[in-house]
Amino acid sequence: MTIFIAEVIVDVAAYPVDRSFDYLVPEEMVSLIELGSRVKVQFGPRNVLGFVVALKQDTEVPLEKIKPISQLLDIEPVLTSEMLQLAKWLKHETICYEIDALQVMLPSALRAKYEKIITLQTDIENLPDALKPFFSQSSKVNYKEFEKNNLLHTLKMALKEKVVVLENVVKQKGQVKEVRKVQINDELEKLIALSKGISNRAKKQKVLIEWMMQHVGETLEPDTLYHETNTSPQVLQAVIELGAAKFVHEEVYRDPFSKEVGKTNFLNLTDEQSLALQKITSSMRDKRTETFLLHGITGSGKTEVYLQAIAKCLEDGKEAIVLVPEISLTPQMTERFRSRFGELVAVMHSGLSVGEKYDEWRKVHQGKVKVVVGARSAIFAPFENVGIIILDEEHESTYKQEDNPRYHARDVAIWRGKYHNCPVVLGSATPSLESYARAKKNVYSLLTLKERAMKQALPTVQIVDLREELKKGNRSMFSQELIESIESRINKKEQTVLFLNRRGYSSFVLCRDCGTVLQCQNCDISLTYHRSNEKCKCHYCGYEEFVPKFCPQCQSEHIRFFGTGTQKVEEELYKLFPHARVLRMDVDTTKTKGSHEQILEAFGEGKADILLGTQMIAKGLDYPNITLVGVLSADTSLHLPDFRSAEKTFQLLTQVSGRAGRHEKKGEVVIQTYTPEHYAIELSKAQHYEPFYEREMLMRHLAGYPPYYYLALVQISHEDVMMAAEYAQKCVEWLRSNLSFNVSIIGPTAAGISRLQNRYRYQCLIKYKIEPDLIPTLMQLIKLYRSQWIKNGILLSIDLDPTMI
DNA sequence: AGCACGCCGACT
DNA sequence: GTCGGCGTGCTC
Repeated sequence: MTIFIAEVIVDVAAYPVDRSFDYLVPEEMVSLIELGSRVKVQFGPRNVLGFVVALKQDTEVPLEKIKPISQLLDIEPVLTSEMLQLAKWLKHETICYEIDALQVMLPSALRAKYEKIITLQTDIENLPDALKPFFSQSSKVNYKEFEKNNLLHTLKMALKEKVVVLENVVKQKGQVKEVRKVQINDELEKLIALSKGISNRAKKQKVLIEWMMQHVGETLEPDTLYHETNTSPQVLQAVIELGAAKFVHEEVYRDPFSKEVGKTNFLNLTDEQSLALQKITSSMRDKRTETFLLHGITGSGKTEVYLQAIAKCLEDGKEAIVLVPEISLTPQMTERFRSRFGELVAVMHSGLSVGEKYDEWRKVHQGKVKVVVGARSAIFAPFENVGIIILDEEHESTYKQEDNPRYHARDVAIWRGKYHNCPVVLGSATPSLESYARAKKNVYSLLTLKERAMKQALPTVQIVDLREELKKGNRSMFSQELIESIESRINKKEQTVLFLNRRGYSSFVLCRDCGTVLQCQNCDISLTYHRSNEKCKCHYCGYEEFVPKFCPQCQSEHIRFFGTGTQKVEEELYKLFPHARVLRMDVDTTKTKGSHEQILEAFGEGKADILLGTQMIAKGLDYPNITLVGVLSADTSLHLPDFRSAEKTFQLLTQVSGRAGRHEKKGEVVIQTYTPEHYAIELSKAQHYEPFYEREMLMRHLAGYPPYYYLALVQISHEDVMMAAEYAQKCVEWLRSNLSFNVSIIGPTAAGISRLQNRYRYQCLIKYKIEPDLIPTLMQLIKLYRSQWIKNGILLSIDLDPTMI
C-alpha cells in the first residue's frame, strides 16, 4: 500500500525547527492536498499552522513518529511552486527562517491566530468556586479570561486535576466578506402554483411572488426587492418559507476605491519614449530575461512608457507587476493605472485594512486581475504568467525591508524576472549608484529619456547661501530671495510648495538654565515636541509624556521648545504672509486614514497658496499651478553618518525640484543651504546626474563603499552596555578568525542610535568584494548566536546589503 | 519558540 | 516529604 507524506514547514520561527517535518497525508486529503497548501498539524504538544513544501511517498522518519495532518485549510493552495523556490532563495540570501520567508509572501489575513481554549471536562459542580462563573454559559472559555482575572493559579490546579483541559486552537485572521442575497426559484411553474395558493389576505406576498415571476432564477440584493415591490423583510421571509426563493451568501471584495474613474487613452510618445518602449516590448516578445534601467529626468514621462509596455504585456495574455514607493502610492498615481486598465488592476499598500489587502490579494490569486500596483510586498503577487515587472523610483530605500526577512524588492524582482523569462524595468530620474554602475557595465540595459515629455523647460534653480543671509543679519529661516519669490506667487495666484527636510530638524524641548534636552527614557534620542496635544514623543519607540513644568535636572521653570518643525515654519509663514492660506502636511496632520489624499486634493483644487511638508510631498505631486518650490534647508540630510547621504540629498533635491512647472507655466526652485559648494547640491541645480554619478563614484571608491564593495552589517544589542560591548567584540573577533583577508571588518562601534527601547546597540560592518564563504560563515555565526548567545539576552541581526548605517 | 522532563533547595 | 526553580532536549 502506498503512503502519502507531506513535508511541512511549521509556523515556529526558531533555529532548531527551521526545516521541514514529515507528516502523513490522511486518505481523504490525498486528492486535495497540493504543494503550497496551508495545513494544521500537531507539532509536539501544540497545534500549529504549516505549509506543504513537498509531497512524496516514502520517508526516512520511523513511521511510529509520524503524525497525520489534522486539517487542510485551503482547497486551492495559497503558494505556487515558484513561491516555494523563492522562499528557499530568500532564506539563503537574507539569512532568515524559511517560515518568515513564506509568511512575507502572503497577506497577513492568511496568518494563523493562536488561541488557548479551556474546555470543561466534568460537571460544573466539581470545579473550584472561583472558576464556576466562567463556565455558566459555555463549556469552552478563552484562556485570556483567566489571565485577566488573575486566576492562572487556580486554573493550573484544575488542569492538574483534569477537570478542565487546555487546547491550542489555530484560527485564521482574515475573513472572506460575504453578502446575503435573494435567489429567486428558477421554476416558473412552482411560482405560479404558489401565487395561486396564497390567501387573499396576504396581498403583499402575492405582489412579491408575481414580481418574482418576472425575474425567475435571478439573484439580487434584498433592498432592491423591497424597493421594487414596496414590500418588507417580513413579507420576504414569509415568501421564502413558502419556497419561492432562498437566501444565498455571495463572496464580495471590499472596495478600497472610493470613486469611479473615467477611461483614458494612450498619449503620444516622444521619440525617446518610443525607442525605450520598443526595446522593452521586443525583450518581452523574445522572452528575454533582461533588466532595464530607465533613466528619465523628472517629467520625462516614464509612467506612460510603463503603461504602454503593460498594455502590450496584457495583449500577450500575461500579467504585470508595478512597484512604486509607498509614499507615492497616492490616488493620483493609482488612478492613472485604473483609468487605463479599469477593473484589471489591484492595488496593494499599507493604507488598506487587513481585509482589504486580503481581497486585493485574492483578486490576483483567483486571476480576476492582470495588473498589480503596489508597494514593496506587491513583488510577491501570486501571478503565474508574469510578462513584465516594473520598479518605479528604483533608488528608493523603501524597497528594502528593514525587518526579517531583510529583502530588497529589486533583487526579488530580478529573481522573478528570471523565473518567468520576462523583462524587469527599473525606472528613476536619479538611479541608485549600484544600478547605474550595473547599467554602465552592461549588466542592465540603459534606456535614457533626456527630454521632458511635453517639452517644458526644466525649472530655474536658485541656490541661496544661508551664511550670507546670516551676515546680512537675517536670522529667520526664510532668505530674502525665498520671501520675495513666495510673495510674487501669492500675487500671481500661483502655488508654492515648501519642503522641510525633517531629519535632525524636529523640535526638541530644552531647559534654558542648564541646557538639558528632554530625552526618551528607553532610547538615546531626544523627544520631539508635539503641539497638538502638548506632549513630547519619542519617534522611535512611541514613548510620550506631558511637557514637564520644571526641568527634571535643575528644577528650573525656564523650559522652552526649540528647533524648527513644520509647525514652527507654519507659524512664521503666517507672520510673514498673514493672508496666505497654508496647508501643512506632516505626521501630525496625516494621522487619520485618507487625510493624506484630502490635503493633496485640497491643494490641487487651489484651496491653499502654500503647501508645507516633509519627505512625503516630494513625490507624485503634479499640479499645473505649482510654479515655486522652496527647500528650506538642503543640507540637513547631507551630514548624516551614512555613506549614502550625498546620494540621498541629490535625489531628494532633484525630486523636489521636479515638482515645479510640470505644465505650461514655468517653474522656479529656491534651495537654501549652508554649504552651497557641496557637489550634491551644486549638481542638483541643473539635474546633472552624470557628473554627480562620476563624482560620487570616486568618493565611494576612495572610501571602499558600494558599488565597489559589498556590505554586511551585524548588529548586537543587550540591556546592559557592558554585555553588548563584550559580545560585539566577541563577534568581531569571531568574524576576523573565520573570514579571509579579502574582507575588512570595521568595528565594533556604537550604532547610530546607541540605545533603543532600553537596549544598547553595537554594530560591525563587513566590507568585501569577493567572499564566496560569507553567507555560510554568517550562517555559522547565527548558529552560534542562536544556540548560545541568545541565552544571555543578546540579540543579533545581520543585514546583507544594508541601506542605512 | 514552547513545552515536558528532570534534578536540587526551602517550605507546609 | 512536596512544591517549584530553571537547565536540557525534542518537536515528524
